[in-house]
Amino acid sequence: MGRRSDHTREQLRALLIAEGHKLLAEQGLGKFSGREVAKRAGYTVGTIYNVFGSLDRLVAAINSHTFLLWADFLRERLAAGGDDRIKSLVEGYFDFALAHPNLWSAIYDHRLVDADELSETDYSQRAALTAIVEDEVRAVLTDPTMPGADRFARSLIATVHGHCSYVVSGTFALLEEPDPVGSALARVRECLAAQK
Amino acid sequence: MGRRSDHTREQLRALLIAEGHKLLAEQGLGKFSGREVAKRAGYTVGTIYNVFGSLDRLVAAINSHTFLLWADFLRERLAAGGDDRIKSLVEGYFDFALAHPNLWSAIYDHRLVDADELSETDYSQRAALTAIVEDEVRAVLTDPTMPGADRFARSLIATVHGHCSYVVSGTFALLEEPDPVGSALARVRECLAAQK
DNA sequence: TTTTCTAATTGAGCAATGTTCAGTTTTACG
DNA sequence: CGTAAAACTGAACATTGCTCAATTAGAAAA
Repeated sequence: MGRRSDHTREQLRALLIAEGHKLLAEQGLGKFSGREVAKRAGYTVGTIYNVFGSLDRLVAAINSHTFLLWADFLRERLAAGGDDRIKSLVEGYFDFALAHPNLWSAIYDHRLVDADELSETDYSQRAALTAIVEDEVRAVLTDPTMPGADRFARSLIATVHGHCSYVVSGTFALLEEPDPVGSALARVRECLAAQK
Repeated sequence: MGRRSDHTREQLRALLIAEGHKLLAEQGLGKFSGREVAKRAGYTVGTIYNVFGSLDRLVAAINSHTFLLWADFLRERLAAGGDDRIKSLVEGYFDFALAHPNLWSAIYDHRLVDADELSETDYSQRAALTAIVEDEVRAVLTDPTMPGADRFARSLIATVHGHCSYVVSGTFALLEEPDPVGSALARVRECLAAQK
């Protein structure tokens, strides 16, 4: 009631994102509820609109946070994995999505009305993941200064994304694909080989 | 009121799918409303539950119908297009998605609780699209009897799907990718070339 | 023809949602 | 200490998915 000294603005922001993140992971975007997030954080609906302006922006912030975790996850996989770093990346992409299907799906299911729903912070948090892959792809190219190497890298991300998307949505299960990760990796290798 | 002789059960089914299809195309899955579909069809909420059992199954039926239109669209493109049939397919994939972004997104945003939400009809309507691509891919392979040609074809679909998904969701716009279709086609060509 | 039966259709009722905003409370500052 | 600004609440509103008793239209039986 009234202003709470329990949390600073930043702490409150972080708290709502954290609780929202948990709820999203548990229930998925479909059953995500602003009221429930507020309740779990010990506040009420209105506070979310105070802090984030709209529910959409809270979800955007939660998704950006997921990107951070995802990037960390990939970095760990790269560090722990062997010499085949491309393999580590592809498998890491899938493993994260399969470990947190609701969080992963929310990233792509959440349609932003405007591009300006995304803050500067959102942008940079999301770019980190792309940057990791770009570095690794460039390291594997015979000519790392190849023009359009970054575009090529993102095209490979899209390739893996498509396979992963089919797994999470159940499409591949329907088609009885036994090894989607292997397929994705095979495609990536073929495309990489073609650049040499 | 009471039983209406206006429509047989099948006509009513088709009518609700048709009106639902229009509404979905206009508003997207987020603002899709069973009440609104019923109203447009000249019925009320309850009727949807009578005919489809649940809203989810209506949406599933609408999405299956979208698959039919999509398959027709691809067949026309193949017929009208030139010798480069793979190009026709890739561009057709994107063009359909971009022409009907709400319908296309709904297919992948709609999560089925159980696999048995999908009827036998749903399955076959959805399989048509895959079959078209499988045929064309096999026709282009030097060895059309190559083991796993069907799995390979679906992997190519996933590849194109990933690129298309990034376009529709705005991810590629964010990354300032100037030619996503060209990228997708390039990847597909590289993978096809690798099979020879 | 009249009555009876059955299945289709309605719409009120319920719990829940996103969003707004007038009012209340707390804190910081003069 | 008093005042002004900022934070927080929660009632209000329109809307949603879903259920189910009541109603009604049409087919079958008398």
